[in-house]
Amino acid sequence: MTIALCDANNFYASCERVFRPDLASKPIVILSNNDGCIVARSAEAKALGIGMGIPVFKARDIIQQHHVAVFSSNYSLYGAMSQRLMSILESFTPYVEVYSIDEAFLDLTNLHENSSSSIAYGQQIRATLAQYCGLPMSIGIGPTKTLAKLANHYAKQHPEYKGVYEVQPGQETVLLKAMPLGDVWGVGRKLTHKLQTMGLSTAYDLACIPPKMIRKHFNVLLERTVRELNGEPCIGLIHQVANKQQIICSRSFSKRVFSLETLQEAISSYTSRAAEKLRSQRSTAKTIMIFIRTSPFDHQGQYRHSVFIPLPYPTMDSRLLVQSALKGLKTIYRPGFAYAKAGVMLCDLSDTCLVQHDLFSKQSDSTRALQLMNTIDAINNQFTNGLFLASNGIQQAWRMSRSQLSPNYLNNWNHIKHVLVK
DNA sequence: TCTGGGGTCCTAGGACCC
DNA sequence: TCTGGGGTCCTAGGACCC
Repeated sequence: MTIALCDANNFYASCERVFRPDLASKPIVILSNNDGCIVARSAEAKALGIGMGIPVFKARDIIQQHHVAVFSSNYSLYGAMSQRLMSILESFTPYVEVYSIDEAFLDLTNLHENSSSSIAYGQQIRATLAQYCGLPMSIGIGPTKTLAKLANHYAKQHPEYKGVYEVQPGQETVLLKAMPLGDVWGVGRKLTHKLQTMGLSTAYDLACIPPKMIRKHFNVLLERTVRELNGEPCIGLIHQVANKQQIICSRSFSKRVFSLETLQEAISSYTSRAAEKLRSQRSTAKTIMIFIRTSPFDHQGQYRHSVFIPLPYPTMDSRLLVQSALKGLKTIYRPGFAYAKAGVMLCDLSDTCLVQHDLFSKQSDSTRALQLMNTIDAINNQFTNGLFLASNGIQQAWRMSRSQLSPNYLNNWNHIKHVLVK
């Protein structure tokens, strides 16, 4: 097998830069929702020592001193850029697994035969993406997904490979010895620590442990990782995008929330949003979970609670979902706390066509509900916030803030509006 | 002053069955 | 009074990923 992992460099920062050529080679950071933490940095920002995931106020001085460009995260822009990126990758091979917003695995087995080598093919992919998307990419190639991932890391660390690095089968040792444990896909913080206490430090050390021993002392996941590091494919490419098994919508508030009424607005909005996602994959939910919590950083009283609410029957109807969610909220709400965050999770999802109807419910009710919901979704696809339930509230003072938001250059109407206003 | 959001998979342990 | 062996299903929690 020949697997390539294509990964955009500093994806969010690169997306912003595509539309702001004046920021070429300038430091850029992207903030999380609510402008809280730094979630992406351009190479220049990394070089200034700005850490990943730190709260933005801790980097305030560096940002001001070095005139770092700061953006709120603009997910509709990044999503649109991601779609373009993926469709270009799909023009190279039908065997693409979209792994995240900026990453995809490509199965190049047999495909690069026309090209002189995998590396040349990778360079071709890279040049095409740069030309049509303006995005810098790194590509790692290897006999397994785990090795392709590691090769990608290596390509990023070593500019001399010009963005494409391949591990030849049987030649893994050089790469493995150069990579620390924690850089291995599937080895997170906890595992790294545990393995280090056993005296391991590089990917090579891990690869040398017999898989059966790993299975005995850890689990099947790490066993697969070890086998993959040794060139034995254990994790296949996933071609078809499966429906989600759970759908979450949760947000921190822009300021602390105290009243039940405000929490009701938030829960109602989040449930509506989750229900939209549910319908877009044509599923129904049988259970809804809601949670509310204070901030762990506050010194006042702490409170966090959640509740699962079984629904009378599987549904995609926002009205029923919101009704149930609000009922659940009343059971867990306690006055006197400064709430920082709330969220909703839809669980026990199944396909709409497989729904087992209640013996006493009328089929026509659910058909009418589906039609109503589809109509609302169609309108909202054209007009953001076109139609919504009154329980979502109008002012929504609690809604997250995104003060440094760039325009959505790829959404025509919003962009035109932006230009007109200017 | 200010600290993100959305997912998947596996395992252990309990309840229950024959 | 004593009580075996094998299995499934569900859930909570932990670890990982981006």
